[in-house]
Amino acid sequence: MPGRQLVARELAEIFKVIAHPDRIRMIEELRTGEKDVNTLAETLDLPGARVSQHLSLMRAHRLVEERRDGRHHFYHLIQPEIADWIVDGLDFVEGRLSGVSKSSITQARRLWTASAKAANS
Amino acid sequence: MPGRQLVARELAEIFKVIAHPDRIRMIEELRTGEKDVNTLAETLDLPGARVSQHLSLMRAHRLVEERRDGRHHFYHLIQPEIADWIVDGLDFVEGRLSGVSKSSITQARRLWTASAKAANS
DNA sequence: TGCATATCTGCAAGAATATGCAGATAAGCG
DNA sequence: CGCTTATCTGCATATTCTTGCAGATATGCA
Repeated sequence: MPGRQLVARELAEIFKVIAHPDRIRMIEELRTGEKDVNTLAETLDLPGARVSQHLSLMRAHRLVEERRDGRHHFYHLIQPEIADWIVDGLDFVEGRLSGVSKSSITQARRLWTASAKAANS
Repeated sequence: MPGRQLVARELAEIFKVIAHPDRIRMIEELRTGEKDVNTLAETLDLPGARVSQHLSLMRAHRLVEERRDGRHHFYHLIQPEIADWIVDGLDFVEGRLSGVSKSSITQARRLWTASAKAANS
């Protein structure tokens, strides 16, 4: 049984890394390909330093990888499928007590799943 | 875009609830059906009070539900599919830096996925 | 070289979690 | 009722995260 304990610990690690709204949005931003730090910061409306910190955490856990080009650092998901897996987790958000309507979940699922159109909502 | 922010926050909540080795093991224990607090505590080798705390958190987030029968409190997963989804996350554990071998992951996946045989490892 | 842009790192303060333990409830039994 | 078993709740402490901000670095360009 220690095997399962170890694996559970590793799984928990991954969950912890993902368990932050900013990081989830970042991963979904990266689902369609690499982006540089500044673009992420602007798109998500977050201070650059914060984005950098999140990226460094995700890098440490090998969720993302960096590619440098001049003064730009481009990041991409090592396993892009993780973005889909996270969205699958929405199945367990619906029906919870809090204030998120079913429709906005469906919408978010579409927006994230569809290979990124323009529209904002 | 605020829609996506809200949804990301909710998703992060769920991830946070799951992001604990004990709770992951509890969820996997419950995949095959309800169990009472004491059984969980013994199976997972955890103090009863701790198990109770975890359950209370998961109850608050509507991951589990309680059924009382005399002095026993039986808990079950509201959406049992969550157990599978969590195991799917193992795809993103492999290839990380830490000390968990590929084989123990495969094994854990089998042990959790297979509708619970006897064997411990 | 000097300056602006892009990104990272370090640190301090505050917030949120985890954990162990003691004591409260509640049901079952003699 | 008094005792035991099963489970929960409250509290204090330790640990871990989050966040903002102030410098470092590094690259590109004049």
